[in-house]
Amino acid sequence: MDWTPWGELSPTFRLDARVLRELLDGGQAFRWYETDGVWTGVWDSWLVRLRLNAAHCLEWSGPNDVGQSTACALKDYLALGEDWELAVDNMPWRSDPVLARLMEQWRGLRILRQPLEETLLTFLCSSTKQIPQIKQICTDLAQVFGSPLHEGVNRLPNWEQLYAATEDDLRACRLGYRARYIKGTAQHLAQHPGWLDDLEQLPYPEARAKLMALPGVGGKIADCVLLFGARRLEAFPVDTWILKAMSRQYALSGWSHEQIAHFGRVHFGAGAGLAQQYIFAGERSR
DNA sequence: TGACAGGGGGTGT
DNA sequence: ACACCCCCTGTC
Repeated sequence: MDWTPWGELSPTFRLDARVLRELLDGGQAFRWYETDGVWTGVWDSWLVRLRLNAAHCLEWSGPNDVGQSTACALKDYLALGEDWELAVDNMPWRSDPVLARLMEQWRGLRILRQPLEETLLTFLCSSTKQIPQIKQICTDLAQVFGSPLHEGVNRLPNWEQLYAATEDDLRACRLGYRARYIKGTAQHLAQHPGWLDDLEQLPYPEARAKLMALPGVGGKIADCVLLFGARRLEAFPVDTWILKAMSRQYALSGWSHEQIAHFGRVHFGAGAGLAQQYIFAGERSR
């Protein structure tokens, strides 16, 4: 594989290695792997390498044959154009010392802008799975059903390709009972072309309910898809980590997932999903 | 070393 | 509340 020379991505986006790991491999995306400080990742039709330089800025390198276009795609993926300082400042850190401390500890953490259909797929694979297992499933799915990208690297299959797969072939990718959900969702999407198109325009409750109509998508996965795949920062996914963290830090023991999700959206407001990412990072590193 | 519980970042009934 | 399916882990 021929790679472009390393180039600096943005002089203003600084973060340390610990935050970079959390950003790329902390449960938002599942196709990033690190070797000797170099992260290699795939999303959509993009393949890229990332590393941190001495000034804590990101450097990138992509396949030579697509030239500089990788940098544009990467800036969008990492949401460099978004005003994160404003989003972060709008969170209620002034009255919430728990949040204020986490924001200090995970400076630079943000929400990736991932393709919607891919995000739906990866989070459909995620239930009762840990990150390494989800990554393995994604690798399998790409290898078996996805289209080739660059020498031995495939992109994730689209829903048409998944629809063409048999449930048994899906099961062979370690999906277990999730294979049925993926097959069902693929069927639904095949029967309703453009079904996901209005998702980003829909008010949050409607968008969430719409996703939950898909087999295998409950409240948590719907929120992950909206937050990571549809740029809906008000979505507040509640998994067992968030449940544990919120119960302890906000004295909400005994509250249900849905109750905590509602609390999160009310307490943290428009940037609830971003707050969730900080709480998640903090809980995971305990 | 091999077998065998136990359990997991969730959803559906 | 419990099954669902697979994989990983810890234990004997």
